[in-house]
Amino acid sequence: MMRNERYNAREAERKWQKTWDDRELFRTKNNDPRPKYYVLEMFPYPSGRIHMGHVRNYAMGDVVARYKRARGFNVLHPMGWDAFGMPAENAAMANKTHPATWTYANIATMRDQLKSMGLSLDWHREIATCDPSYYKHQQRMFLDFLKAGLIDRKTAKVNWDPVDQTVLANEQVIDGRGWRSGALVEQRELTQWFFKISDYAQDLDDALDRLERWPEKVRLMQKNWIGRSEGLSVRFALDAETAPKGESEIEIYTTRPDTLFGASFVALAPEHPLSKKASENNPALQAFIDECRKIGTAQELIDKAEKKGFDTGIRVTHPFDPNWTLPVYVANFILMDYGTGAIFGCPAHDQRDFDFATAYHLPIKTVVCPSDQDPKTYAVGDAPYVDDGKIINSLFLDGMTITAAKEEVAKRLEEVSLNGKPVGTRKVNFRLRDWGISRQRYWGCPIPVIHCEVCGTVPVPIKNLPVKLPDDVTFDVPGNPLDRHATWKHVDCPQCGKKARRETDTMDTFVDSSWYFARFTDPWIEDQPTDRSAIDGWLPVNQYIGGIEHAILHLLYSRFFTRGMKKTGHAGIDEPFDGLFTQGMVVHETYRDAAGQWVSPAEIEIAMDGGDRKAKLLSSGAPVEIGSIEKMSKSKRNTIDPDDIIGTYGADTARWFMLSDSPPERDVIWTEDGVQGASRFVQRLWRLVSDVADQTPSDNAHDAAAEDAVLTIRKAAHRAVIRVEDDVERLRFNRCVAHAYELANALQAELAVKKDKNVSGEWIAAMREAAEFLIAIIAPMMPHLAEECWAELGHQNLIAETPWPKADRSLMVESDITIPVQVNGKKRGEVTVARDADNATVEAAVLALETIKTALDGKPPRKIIVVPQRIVNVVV
RNA sequence: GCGGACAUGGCGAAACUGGUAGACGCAAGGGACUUAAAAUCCCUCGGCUGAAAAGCUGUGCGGGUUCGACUCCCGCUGUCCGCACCA
Repeated sequence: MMRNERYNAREAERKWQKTWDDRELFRTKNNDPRPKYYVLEMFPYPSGRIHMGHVRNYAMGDVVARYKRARGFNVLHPMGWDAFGMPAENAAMANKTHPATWTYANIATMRDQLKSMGLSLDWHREIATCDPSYYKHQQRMFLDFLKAGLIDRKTAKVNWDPVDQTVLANEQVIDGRGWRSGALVEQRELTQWFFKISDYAQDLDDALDRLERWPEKVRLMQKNWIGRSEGLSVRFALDAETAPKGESEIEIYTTRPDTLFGASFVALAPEHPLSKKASENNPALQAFIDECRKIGTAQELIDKAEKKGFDTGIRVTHPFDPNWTLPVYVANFILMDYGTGAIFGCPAHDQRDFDFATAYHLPIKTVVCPSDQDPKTYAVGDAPYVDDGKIINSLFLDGMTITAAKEEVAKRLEEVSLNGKPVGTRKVNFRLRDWGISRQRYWGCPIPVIHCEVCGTVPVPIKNLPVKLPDDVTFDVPGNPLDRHATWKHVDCPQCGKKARRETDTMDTFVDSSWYFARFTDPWIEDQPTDRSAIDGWLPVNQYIGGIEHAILHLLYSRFFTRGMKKTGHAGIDEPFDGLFTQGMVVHETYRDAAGQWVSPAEIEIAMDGGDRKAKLLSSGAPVEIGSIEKMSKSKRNTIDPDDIIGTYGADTARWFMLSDSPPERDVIWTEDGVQGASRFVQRLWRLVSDVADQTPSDNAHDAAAEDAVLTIRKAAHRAVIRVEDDVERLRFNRCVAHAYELANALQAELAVKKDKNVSGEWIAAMREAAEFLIAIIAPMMPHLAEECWAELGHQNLIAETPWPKADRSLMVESDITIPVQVNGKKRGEVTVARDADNATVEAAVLALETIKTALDGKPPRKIIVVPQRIVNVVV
């Protein structure tokens, strides 16, 4: 009997979700004896509704979770909400709601949406970072970090976002603009709380090499960000006649000590103490420094500013020649917070120094000679030479390589002393700065300290945690509502009892996401942030999946925070994520109407017009221009609402399409055709399984042809399972999809051959086994359809609780194999030989081929290369 | 400027550590079924020659290594990404 009923995704998905729920199938126990597997996708910000990027991210994670569960692992697959942050305050301002109301309403909506995807999540472990039961522990860890010396409070030049009216970390400034607001970032001096991530710069750098299951790209990005450089700090003696009172030296930092004989000036940052001192009796210099500071308000302007300097009049002595003096400039391109805030300039071999020397007519002395030039005559022309070569014009360094010269200079300067200390000291510098976490916002985790006029900065006693956010706040004016709250910040000092003031800054929301993966391992424990036995059992996360946009910020902070947790006893490891995968974006075509306005895909219709795709408005029929393919965004109106897709086609179709076609690390193009293709496969698979279920055997069907068919079916099924195993492990979901199609095609073809014919019991058994394998293969990707098909085959249990099929690898071993035969590297034929045939036998078989005989034309072959079981190449 | 990645049919792509290029899907074209449409099923589908068998050619471009190169090496072009006065 053939069935014509369609698979009803809406009904089936609801039914199976309820079944999984009722049986608490995805509730994970910490004391389960099976080996653990922790798979985590980056938790969402509760912005309002889920988008296709979420669907892709969580579909991938769910494939891994369901697959690992089937392979016998105790899988932890939790979900939570990165719930603090600016958008909640913006919404509060716009809609006169409270950030908490807005946030929790969004969470409720998005939780329902995620549930409709049929994800195998342990919802019992759900956390929201804005909940006092979460941020209480974060405050506790802040205090522990403070005690352990991992936190600093210092005045620093900070990145100020004038729109969001808050401080940004360096990592949050992109092209001189705020990462969220897009406003031009200004520089301001503020007293801030800092996590001392730079203390771990070396360790964070070293450990990257051991993160073998991280994408190379991410490791490289972090390496560049940490920016380790090896160099020499050199102390120059000031010429006594020109030095400001009380000053006798300048310490500079260089990575090119080998070019010391090419020095022509020393330059200081405008904020350098010596610059300030020199300007005291020098109004012109003072004016120059002021000008630098003015330009320094916007990062973008700094980047474009011309190189400018001002001669301080101070002179320094060259460390290798007491008779050689160099001028000291204040220059706008020297950064106070890198190295020592002072450099020596070697114009011949550095672009910036070259520009500077050209502008101020300073000497340009060549000291490095390229290997293809004559050292006696070589001199740089209108551009500096920055590549490798041999040292020239440098006395005792002449003829040395750059590396050798660096070493020689360091060695010599270490032995000379100035003011009782060595002139030269080897020094490693990092680009990485400390992580400023103070934010002048309401909707964040309060920093649990109290400022007392008598006692200074006093930690809030742990028993008083959490420091809860007050509910009664207003957002009618810019700035921090906590700061202007009538009562909240006024407290008594926990130490002396006198009137004191709460810290009104809250923590950067990246702190919240720096340890949520740890809290998931035991989100119930109340007196500690983590339960050590739980965290030690579960961490590190085996597979972490998320967007490349977090390659630096979130991932670097989490790596630091985990080290901090280790130091304070809250964790036992350094690296939180063993395997990392960064998935690509979901992109879609864009459309514009005649007026150039963006039009959403839902408003148009696409038809073929003589081989060209033409779009027009559904409402008026007016033509619409089909534009480039872009990341889905509200501004370009090229988004597709997951709810619409799930409502129309079902979650399985959406998941299947997200996993098919494009490799997961690449962008996937969302197309209506593609979704329909996925939907067709859902229906096809359902028909296929139903047809297999309906087969009935007849007694007299056993024959040799049937035996062949049984073997063919079994091979196809077992091969598919083996391949999917391999590809899921490597997260190559697009290939998993292809294997499923291939097996489905094979089964369908076999059914067509046997249509209206008698079939044997053996044949039916093979077909059922193959169908079951096929269901198992698709189950991690399309879990609802898989359950429905599983039940259709008469199973009483769930596929979600059925172990992964055991593939028989011996089925793949053939006694005879067919291998290609090449002539001069071009395929010319095939030969079938015994699997274990020796090379001589294979050669004989190849030479017997007609095509080879023709190619040889009676002459003996020059050479025959036999790669056993692979290929034969005849060289003529 | 520095660093990195990528480049394969009309499209998304596959090809394990060098060994039959284009699996699988989408689109397109043709056909079957139908009063018709949808759905479904069958066939074709890199280019050129050919009725076919088959042959030649083909993985951005130019070289090289090799019996054999999408894969390795050198040079170029293009696209994308990260960092950007870091001494």
